[in-house]
Amino acid sequence: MSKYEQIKEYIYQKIESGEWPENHPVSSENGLAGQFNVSRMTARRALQELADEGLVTRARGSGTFVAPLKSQSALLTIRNIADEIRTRQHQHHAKVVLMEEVSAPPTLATFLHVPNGSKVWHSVIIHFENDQPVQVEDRYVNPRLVPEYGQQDFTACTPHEYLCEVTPLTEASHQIEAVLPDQQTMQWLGLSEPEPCLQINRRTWCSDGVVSQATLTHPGSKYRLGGHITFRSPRKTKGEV
Amino acid sequence: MSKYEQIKEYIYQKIESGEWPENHPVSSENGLAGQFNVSRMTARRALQELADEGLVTRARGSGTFVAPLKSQSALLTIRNIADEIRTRQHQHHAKVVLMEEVSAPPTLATFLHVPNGSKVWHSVIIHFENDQPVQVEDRYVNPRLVPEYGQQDFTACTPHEYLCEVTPLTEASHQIEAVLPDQQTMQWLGLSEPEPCLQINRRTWCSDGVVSQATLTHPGSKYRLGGHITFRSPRKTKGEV
DNA sequence: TACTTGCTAATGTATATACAACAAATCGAG
DNA sequence: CTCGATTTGTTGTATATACATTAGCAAGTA
Repeated sequence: MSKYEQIKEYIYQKIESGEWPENHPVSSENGLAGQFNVSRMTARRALQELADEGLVTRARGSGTFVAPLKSQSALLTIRNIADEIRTRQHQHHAKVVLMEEVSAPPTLATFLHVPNGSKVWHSVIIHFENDQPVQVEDRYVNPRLVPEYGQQDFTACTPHEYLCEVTPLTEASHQIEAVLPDQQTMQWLGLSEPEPCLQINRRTWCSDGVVSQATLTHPGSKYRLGGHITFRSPRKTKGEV
Repeated sequence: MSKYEQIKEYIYQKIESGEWPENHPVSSENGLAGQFNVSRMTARRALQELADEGLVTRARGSGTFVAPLKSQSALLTIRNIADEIRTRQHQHHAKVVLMEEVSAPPTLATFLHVPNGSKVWHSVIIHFENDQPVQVEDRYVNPRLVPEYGQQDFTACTPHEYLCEVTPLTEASHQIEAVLPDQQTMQWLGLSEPEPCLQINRRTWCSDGVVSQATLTHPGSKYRLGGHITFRSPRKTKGEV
C-alpha cells in the first residue's frame, strides 16, 4: 500500500472506531509528515482525499477536523427503466401510444421556459417488463433544444437515453409522490381497479435550458423504486471505487 | 481563478460543448503543461480532479480520455424528515405512540440478522408538520448494537438522528413504493378515507451489521419526495461544492 | 506467423521548496 | 483591562525533480 493510503487508513480507522468524534482535530499536514516520516505533500494528499470524500473538513489557517456526520441526507440512485429491467434478466419493450406536437398550456410553458402557446413535443410511451406494463412515460420536450425528437424510434432506445445522447444533460429534479391514476393511465397500465401508483415527476436540464418534463407513473403492485446508499465514500482498499 | 481551475474549465468546456465526444483523447499532462505554460504537476491536478469528478478516465501508460456519459443513473437525496420540515420554516414535532421490546418474527429476524425469536426494539412514531401528521415511522432496532434505544426521548431528536450519533452508520438501502395504508396507519395519519401513501422501507447498517429497519409511510396528498440532481459533479466555479 | 524484447510516452508516487492567504494566539500600548 | 498590531501555525497554490509502473508500438527472432 502506498504511503498516502496508509495515512488515510490510519485516519479512517480513528474516525470509524469513534476514537475521534465529530470536530475532533486531525494532525496538521506537517504533523502527519513528521509522524509518518513523509513529505508534507504526501500527508497533504491523504488529508485532501479524505476531505474530498467528506470525512474531514479543512480550513485554511485553522486546521483539519473530523467532519460532522451527514445524518440529514442520503442518496438514492434512480436508474433508467430499461436498464433496470434488463439487469433483472427480464425483457423490456416499449410502445409509443402518442407522439404529437401541441401548443404548450401556460403551466407547461412556464416549466419548460418556452413562450406561452408555443409548440412542444408531447409523447406517451408505455414500458413493459415481460409483457406486463410497468411504466407510463408522459413527456414534453423543448423543440428548440431537441428539434428531431418527433422523428425518433423510441421502441429501440428510451427517450431518456436519446436525450442524453443529443444534449449533454447536466441536471434534473425529481418529485416522487403516491397518487391514484386517472382513467386513461389505468387503461394504459392495464388496471381494472384503481390502485396506488408511484409517480415520478422529472425535469431535465442541459446547459442551454430546460430540455424536458416527464411524468412517470408506475403501478404500486408491480413496481418499487430501490436504491443502495453509502453515507460516506467507501474506502478504496481493494483498488475499486 | 487559479491556473489548475483554468485548465479544468478549458477541458470542461470542450466536453460540454460536444467538441470532444466520448473516448476522445485529452492532452497528456506534459502536453497541457506546455499549452498552458505551467508545470506538469499543475496540469496533473486539473486532470486528476476531472477524473475524480468522473468526466475523464485515466490509464497509466495510455493517456486520459473523455469518460462515457452515465445516462443510466441519477442520484436522489433523501433527507431527514425533521430537517426537511424545518427548512420549510414549518414546525415539526413527534409523538411516540409505541415503544416496546418484542420477539422478532422470522422475516424480521432475517432482515436484522438476529437469531429467530430474539428480542428487538420496536417503536412507532408519528411526525407532524404544523400539527398535521405527515409520517408514520415504524421501526425495529437491533438491541445488540443499540441497547439503550428504548430509553431515549424521541420527541426531542428523531430516531435516525439518534442512531447516527450512537453508531457510525455506513450504509442504507431504500425501497419506495405506493401502497394503501392499513386501518391502524390511517388512524395514525388522521385519514378518514383510504388514499395512496408513499412508503419508504429503509434498512441501515453500521460496520458491525444491520442496525435498524424502518417503514416510513406518508400520505400522498400531503407529502412528496423531492430531490435535485446533477449528472456530473458541478464545476466548482464560485468556490462552493 | 507467433512470440519476445526493448523503447517511448503516459500516468502514479514521492520529495523538496517557495510563497500566498488566512485564523488564532500572543504581545504591547493605551 | 481592552483594542490593535504582530507573530505563529495551517492550509492553498505552484514549481521542479526523480523514479516507478504500465500500455502501446516497433523491431527482431524463432
